[in-house]
Amino acid sequence: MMKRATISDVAKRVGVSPTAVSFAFNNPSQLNAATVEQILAAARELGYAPNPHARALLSRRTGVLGVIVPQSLFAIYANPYFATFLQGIGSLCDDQALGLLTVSPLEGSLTSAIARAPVDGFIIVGLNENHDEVAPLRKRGIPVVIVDGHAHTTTSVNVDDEDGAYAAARHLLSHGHPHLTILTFEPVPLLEAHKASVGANRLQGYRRAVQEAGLEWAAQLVEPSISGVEDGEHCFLFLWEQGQRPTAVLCMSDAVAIGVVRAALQLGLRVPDDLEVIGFDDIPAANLITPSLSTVHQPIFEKGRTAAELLVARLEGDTPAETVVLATELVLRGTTR
Amino acid sequence: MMKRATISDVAKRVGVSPTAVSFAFNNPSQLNAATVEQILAAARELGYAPNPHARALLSRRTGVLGVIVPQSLFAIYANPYFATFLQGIGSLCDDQALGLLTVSPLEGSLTSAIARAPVDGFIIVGLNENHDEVAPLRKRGIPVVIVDGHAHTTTSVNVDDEDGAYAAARHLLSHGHPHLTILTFEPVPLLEAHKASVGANRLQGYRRAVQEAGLEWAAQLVEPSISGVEDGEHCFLFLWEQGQRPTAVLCMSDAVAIGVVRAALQLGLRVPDDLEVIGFDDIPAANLITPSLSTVHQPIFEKGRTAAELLVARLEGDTPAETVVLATELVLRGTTR
DNA sequence: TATTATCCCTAAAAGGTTTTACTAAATCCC
DNA sequence: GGGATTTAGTAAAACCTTTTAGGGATAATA
Repeated sequence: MMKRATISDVAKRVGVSPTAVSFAFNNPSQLNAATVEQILAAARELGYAPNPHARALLSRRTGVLGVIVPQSLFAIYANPYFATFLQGIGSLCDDQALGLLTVSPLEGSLTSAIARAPVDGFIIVGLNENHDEVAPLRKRGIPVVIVDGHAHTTTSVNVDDEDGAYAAARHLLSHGHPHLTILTFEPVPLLEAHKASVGANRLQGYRRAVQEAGLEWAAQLVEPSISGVEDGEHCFLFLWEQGQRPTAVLCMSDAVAIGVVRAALQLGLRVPDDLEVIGFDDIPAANLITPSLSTVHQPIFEKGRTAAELLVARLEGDTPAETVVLATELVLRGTTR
Repeated sequence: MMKRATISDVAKRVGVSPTAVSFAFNNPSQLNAATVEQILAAARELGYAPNPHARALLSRRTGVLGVIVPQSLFAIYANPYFATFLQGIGSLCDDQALGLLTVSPLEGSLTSAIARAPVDGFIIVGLNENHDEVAPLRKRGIPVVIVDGHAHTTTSVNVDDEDGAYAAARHLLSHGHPHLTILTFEPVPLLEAHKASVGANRLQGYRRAVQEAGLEWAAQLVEPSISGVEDGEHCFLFLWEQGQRPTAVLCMSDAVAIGVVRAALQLGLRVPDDLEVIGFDDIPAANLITPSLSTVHQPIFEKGRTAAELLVARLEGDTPAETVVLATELVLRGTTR
């Protein structure tokens, strides 16, 4: 394998100093136009381009934004939520000519994933600022924006999860259901332990609506699901087998909700007449299925775009930490009456 | 902004040489266990982690795979085809603990995007090996795998587009349609100019089937669309307004096909009784809409995974160039009789 | 006791660029 | 024609790490 040409190779070829070559690329006005042309020609001929690592070492800039989600890349790219989120980040990267690096913390620790990534700053999704592995980041000078997680010394972008959940639950309760079935990300005690997580906030919203309606927030109202269409499907079928006959289901994600609808149709239920379902997120597929899914809309694209904007701002100047909370909105479609 | 701690800071703190600190991180067996512990403690305290740029400069390894598609990041992440493709690449990155960098060549040239990206190798989608901007890459030592493009000195991964298109056209023709309407990516002459592009190959497949059936390959059989659901929808509505009454439509992408189906239903046509439609790619949404979309399945995930595997192989050893062609398969669902 | 091996650690080079400070020559101005 | 300015280019430091070769103890062996 031929060794890659360096700046000195080009310099030698033309008979100038490496400095001149550097100037030809970055600051041509410092040089005679003819010399610049000569240097560029030689560079082309040798297939030379400045080594990005050397450049980054010096300039502390790579032109890359890092995104960290505590999931495998496989899972991230399979998830329509992240597709839209990354689209938001991507749109800003387009504007600013930045690259977008996704790195998974799973193989090996988060810390090592972060340490190795050649990026200018990180967008961290779903972890709180004080997370054991996030905190060290800030000790080094790396700018961080937290998304879907709690922070008060760092910039964060969140969505009003509690409010959205509250609206959804309230709406279903107004239809007079004797009780609600709530499908969560994880078992409720675990969820409540993760203080201020997305799941905990949504649960809190549901709860508030239930209690306001004068109903009892009993444990049996809630069933843990996980995520993914299949999980939702299996979960509902399981409940049915157990003899439960839900009339209203709240899901913490659209994927799960879509699974529930699918299972219900499979069982011969009419949606929304026999069963009402409300999801969360409003992913594109929510509007593609029949009946179309009622859900809590959150501005996923804007969330990504905003996070990227704030990160870039931090990169450029030393902007103060900001706390952004975007609104959610209940969108009623075909799975509610 | 506090300056980031360097290896010397840690060394000074503990009273050892920088070498010792490096060993503590990369080769602890060279050091007394107690010393290692001391160094690691000091590093933690100072928030030190090795500078990835310096490390990359020396080791020529960043642990990042680059993906280049001649589209904006916005467009890439909006495209379900790429979602699945990136999932394939991502699954390998998970296994190998690599990062995945998407970089858009649009703002500024492809060349500069490539030059700046801190990656170990590139997967380049939709460009031929001899493309003006791809060729220089190979002059420098950077490993490249071409996907959906022609190559003979570099490793490439393709799909049998012509064969898939042929099968789709043949199937529709067997139903006795007087003629087919073909929606292409771009105007046909342009498409044919791009020798050996995905579009050209698919067109050639359609053409072969038409000619084999003894029909005339007339220009009016073909209508340029672009991509995206809306494009397909508008295109079909436009044809209808023009007085055309297609009975069978072949689309070069599922998105366009979904748009066509949507437009047809809107016009009161029965699908597949009044109109048959076959798409291309078999994206997940193809199976979500009603009626479900008949399409040419291509192994998108495997294509990504395979490209990544081959790239990693090139990175490790100097493996010879390979040419992989994956099979396509006609999948008949609800939009064909 | 002399030699060899082992252990723990260090000095220095290498990796490829950008940037600052500076020089030498040419041009300008009155 | 002498000082000031501009032009065109260079030398050397800085960026931060890893790796190679080796040094000085101490322990093991003959």
